[in-house]
Formats: sequence, structure tokens, C-alpha cells
Amino acid sequence: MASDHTRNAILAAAERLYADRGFGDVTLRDIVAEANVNLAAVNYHFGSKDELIAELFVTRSLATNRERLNELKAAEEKGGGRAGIDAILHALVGPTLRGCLGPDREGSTAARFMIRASIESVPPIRRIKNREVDHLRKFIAAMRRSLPGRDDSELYWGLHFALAMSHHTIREKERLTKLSEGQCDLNDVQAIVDRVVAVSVMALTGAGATSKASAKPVVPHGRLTRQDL
Amino acid sequence: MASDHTRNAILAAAERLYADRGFGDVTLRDIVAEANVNLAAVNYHFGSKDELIAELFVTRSLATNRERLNELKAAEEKGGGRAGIDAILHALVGPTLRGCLGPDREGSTAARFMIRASIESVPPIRRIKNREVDHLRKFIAAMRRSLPGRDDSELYWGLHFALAMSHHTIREKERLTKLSEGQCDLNDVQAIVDRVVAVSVMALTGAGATSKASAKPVVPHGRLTRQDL
DNA sequence: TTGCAATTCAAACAGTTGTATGAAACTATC
DNA sequence: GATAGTTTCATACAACTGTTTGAATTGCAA
Repeated sequence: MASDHTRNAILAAAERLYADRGFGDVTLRDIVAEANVNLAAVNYHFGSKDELIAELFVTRSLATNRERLNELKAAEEKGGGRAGIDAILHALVGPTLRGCLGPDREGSTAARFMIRASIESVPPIRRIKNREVDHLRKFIAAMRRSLPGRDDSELYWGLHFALAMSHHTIREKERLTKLSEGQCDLNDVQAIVDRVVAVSVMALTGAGATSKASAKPVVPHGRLTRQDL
Repeated sequence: MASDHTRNAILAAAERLYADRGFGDVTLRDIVAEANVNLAAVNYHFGSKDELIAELFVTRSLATNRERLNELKAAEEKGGGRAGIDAILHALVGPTLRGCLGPDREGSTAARFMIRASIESVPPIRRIKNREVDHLRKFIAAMRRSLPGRDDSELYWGLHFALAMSHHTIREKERLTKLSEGQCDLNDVQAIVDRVVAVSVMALTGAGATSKASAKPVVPHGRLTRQDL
């Protein structure tokens, strides 16, 4: 494979254009123009437009998942096989939030691309996301070890809400900035991660963790449980 | 305006098809075939495809917003001008969750349409959503009355997380069902509303409610290894 | 150099899309 | 029942889409 130059140029141009203008607005002709390659090169190297998009997303998504598992593994080793629930959640939402919200100008194309993918959810990407369940189960398993005896459904809800808060923050960061007139600092990624983790921990260990409705009374101040470490 | 029959047939057919198959997959020709009307009728009655979609979304969205404000008003009147924070959040997320998750087979087309709109986020809908900020500010104002002295940014974050959990539950309900292998009951809408509200209240009144990053020391995780692919 | 496979290229293909047109059909008013 | 305004209709349009084709070009091994 001579040099991969054309292939890589297509990938780079596609990611940049999709990130900037969205999937619905970018055609193969736009991409090949940006990449300075021939139109047919896309189908030659990737087979189809959808496979190109899939490859872009898989690459970024695998990187995030690997980061997640690395952090999880490190946390569990540190705790002798059982990580604290906040460390587990940190490993879950940290990489995604840092990847998409971080002000690292270098990887910002990848970040903006992942934000797009989160917002627009085009078919080839949705197909890949559906396979993400196995990956999430590893976190459920870790949470089960960390909070033994807890009802499984509570763990699922906790993980679900953690992902909800992080993804929604990524997806709606502009609206939150506008709504709060800048009072919510979307640049302090570390603070956001801590905040999402804190609320998720409360969802899992706080009063809400009952099986039925029961919407328990408001928790008094200063009640965050930060175990481990 | 003789009878509005054609107009209404188009609206109904479009909503049903968009709900079932998504925006990207339904053409005007599909819609007019389903509605048994002529192709040109869409442009005659609505001006363009985007205006048709916008009208569909605005109708449903206004209905939800009206429900929200009614519940909010009722709660505030009940409390003599100041509603409890959980009642406020209930008014915020209740209508949306009930509308999209409720098992009311009758209005289920509208529900499935709104789920689609939440997932796919097509341009004409995004434009409308951006105007939703004014509506949300009314809830911020109510929250400010309910939790006086609290930092505004905390209110924004609390509202943001409440919307995050409800929207993400709507959007990913199938994945949550699959992940939890049915252990999370997505049909008990009332329980879901209570759960979302409970966690949101904790986020607002719990320990996390500090102004800056602060809180606790950052958990030292295994530093991530930056490799590619 | 010759031969062969991999790659690039211009061009065309086949299909779909939203929209526009102008005539026909309808409806209500006088 | 003629008229004016509204609504429907079949059809065409113009543009754009992802994909394919077959010939040119390149790179490399024998």
C-alpha cells in the first residue's frame, strides 16, 4: 500500500468537514475537494460513504473506550480489585468529557467530530453505538463489585444518568452557555467531570436508590459520599 | 379554506412517517402517498418541506411547554407564590417524559415523533429549539424563588441535569432496556419522573452545590496513555 | 526494460430529491 | 349560470447524490 496518503487525506478532510458542517451538509464531492483527491478514491479506499463515516467514528470511539478501561483498570488495581464508585464513574465519563470539552486545540477536530456524532446520530454511527452495550457492561460489573448488595436496576439507572449528564453537557454546551449567560463555565472540564460524578454518586448512594417511586424528601446539605482513596 | 382536509392529511401522514422511519428516510413523495394527496400540495399548503417539519414540531412543542407552565403555575399558587423545588422540577420534566414514554397508544404517534425529533435533530427543528431558552428561564426564575441565596450557576446546572436525564432517558430508552435486560422498567413513567426529580433535587441541594471546582481532591486515576487507533 | 498490480482519473450513470408550472377541477358569490 | 378565487393535479425541472466504469498512470519486482 504505497503511502496511504490519499486514504489519510480523505479521512482528515472528512473529519474536519463533518465536524464543522455536520453530516447532512457535507457531500463526498466536498470531501474530495478539501482533500485534493479524486472523487472515486473514496469508494476505492473505503467502499462507500457510510463505511468512511463508520471508520472515522470507530477510530475515535475505540480510543475513548480504551481510555475508559485503562482508567477503570488502574482504579481497580489501586483498590485491590475493587474501585470506589466515584473512581469508576470518573473513568466512565472523564475521557468522553475531556475529549469533547477540553480546550486542546490540537485534537479539537476530533472533539468537534465526536460532538457532531453525538448530535446528529447518522445511521452508520448509530449502528456502531448499539454495539457499545458490551463495553458498558464492564462498568456495571465494576459498580456491582463496588456497591455489593445494591439492586442491579439501581446500577443501571446510575450509569444511565451519568452518561445522560455527560452526553447532554457535550451536546447542549452552547445552549447552557447561552441560558446561563456564561455563568456556567464550560471550559473547566475537570470541574464538570467532578460535578457529573458527584451527582451520579448521589443518584447511586443517596436516598433515591429505592426501587419504586417514593421520591424521598430532599437530602440536607453536605452529604456527598466520597469513599475510596 | 374549504375544509383543511388536505392540509391535515399531510400533517398526519408526515408525523406518522417521520415518527416511524425518521427524517432522513422519508421523502415528500412518501408523505403524499401516505396522505393520498398530490405532491404539489405540500408546497402549496406549507411552502416547503422544512416549514412542514417546523409546523409539526412547533405544534407538539408548544403543547408540552404549555403543560409545563400550567403545572408550574399550579404548584406556585399552591405554595403561595413559591413552589417547592421538587414541584418545579416535576413540572419541568413531567410533561416531556409522560408525553414520550407514556403507554397511551392513542397519542403515541405524537410521542414517537417527538422522540425522533429528540434523536435526529434536523435543521428546522434545531432552529426552533434554540428559541426555547426564554421558556427555560421561567423555570430558573421559579427555582431562584424556591432556593433563594443559591448561586445562579447552581440553578442552571440543576436544570441542565434534569433535562439531561429526562431527554437521555427518552432518547436511549431502548439501549437502557437492552443493557439492563428489562430490569429497568421504562413503562412506569411516574416512577421515572420521580427518580429524575429526586436526583435533580439532590444535585441542587446536595453537597455538590459548591460554586467552583473545589469540592474534593481530584481522584488520581491511572494517567491515560495517548495512543492512536 | 518489461510486466503486472495498485492506484488515480475524468466522465458518466442511475436514481432521488425538493420545487415550480400551468392547466384542470372545484367552490362559493353574485 | 357566469365569474373569480381557491385548490388539486400531472408533469417537468434542475440540481444533486453516491456509485461505477474503463482507460490512464504510477510504483515496484523480475
